[in-house]
Amino acid sequence: MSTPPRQERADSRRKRLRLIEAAREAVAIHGLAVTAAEIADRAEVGVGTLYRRFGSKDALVKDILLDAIAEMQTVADASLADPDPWNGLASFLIALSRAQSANRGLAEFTASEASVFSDDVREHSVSLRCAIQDITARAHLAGMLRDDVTWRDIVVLSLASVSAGECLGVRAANDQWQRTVALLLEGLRAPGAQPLPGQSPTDVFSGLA
Amino acid sequence: MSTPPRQERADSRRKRLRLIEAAREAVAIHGLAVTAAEIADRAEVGVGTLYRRFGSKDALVKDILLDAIAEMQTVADASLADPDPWNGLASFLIALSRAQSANRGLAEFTASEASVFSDDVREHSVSLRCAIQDITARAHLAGMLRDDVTWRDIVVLSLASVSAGECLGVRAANDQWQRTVALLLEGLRAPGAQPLPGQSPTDVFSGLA
DNA sequence: GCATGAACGGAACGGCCGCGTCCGTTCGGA
DNA sequence: TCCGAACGGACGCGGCCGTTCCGTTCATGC
Repeated sequence: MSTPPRQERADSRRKRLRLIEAAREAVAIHGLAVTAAEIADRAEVGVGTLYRRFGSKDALVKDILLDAIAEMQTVADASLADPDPWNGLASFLIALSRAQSANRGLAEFTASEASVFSDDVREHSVSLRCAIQDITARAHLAGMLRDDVTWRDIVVLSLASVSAGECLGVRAANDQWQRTVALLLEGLRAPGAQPLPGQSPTDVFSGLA
Repeated sequence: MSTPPRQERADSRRKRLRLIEAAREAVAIHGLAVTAAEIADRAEVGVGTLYRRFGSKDALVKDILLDAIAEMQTVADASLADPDPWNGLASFLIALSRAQSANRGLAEFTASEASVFSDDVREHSVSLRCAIQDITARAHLAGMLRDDVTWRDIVVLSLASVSAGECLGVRAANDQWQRTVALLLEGLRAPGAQPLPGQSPTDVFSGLA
């Protein structure tokens, strides 16, 4: 009586994996608003196959995004485990900037209001946010980070670095983000002769808040 | 025989000015891709009026953009006239970041490839570019700016600051760009214990190159 | 006032693009 | 060899945008 779970056909499995990989690339390049056709073409598959396997384009893209967030979580945890608080912060800022430079979808997630995402995305981002808060707090406690910089600043600065690379032709400016991050880190570490202008807003929400 | 140039009707003139002002606001908020309807609504005018007066949406937007570029030229010239080379550079970077934060269209122009613009836009941008080169060169000569930073870096950093503000709700993060610029300036002035990673690309083009 | 035509507004048109479906075809597995 | 699961991509639909067109309004000059 138990319907034997009838295992996935071989070609079907291959195309499913190809679709996931294609979606990963497509989201990285075009952002969260990739078209279904772009993904299917890249996987050398008809759009029908995409919809049969994933229900909707958004479902597939969401899967990809969740993966990317989980990956950043791993990086954040590693930075938190760094014995040197400053190194932990710096390496995280660098890693986040690199990841967002390489993955436009991730950058868009970080830059968007949390409210536009579904519950499970928000869940993941909450725990990532906590890790970032911890990384920042630890650097503060160790006296290695200007007092007037908050964890939200760190997130914003990672986005700033990304835009640096994105605005120019991707090919030529692959490493522009590294230059921006390097300059920012010098500024972050300095004791801060001048306090930062403006107030670090506490009521601002981003994909990470 | 000379057709007397029949002066502009009063209401017509009023609506023309309203359209220009509305376009300025709309481009600042929505960027160079504003829709004709957005501009017309903002001016409380029918779209027909826009087309009768300006021929096409793009013509109007281009006018607005040229204005914005000319304004930056003025600022650049002023910075160049500052007796202190460092002050000149810093004030220009701040002003450019402020202008781009307040005007999305201007930021898009800076971030785009020059080739997508018409000849007269390119002409304006060439002379602005020269001024920026001068500002940077002067700071270099005075030994007040890290050697490994180029004028293109300056342009890119202004964009980085902008993204900082843009990614969060405009309202709440009005001054985020100021924080980013302040941190960057600290990094720029420092003698640079560590040389910047990557190479400053010389073959990169932006709206300003 | 009144006549005139310049100026107006916005509905309508055509083109484009993206999502998701549907059905004739292909092909893996038994 | 046969069956039905899986495929692909043309197609229908809806939404958006630039631009045009024409019936209406109204500023202007007499």
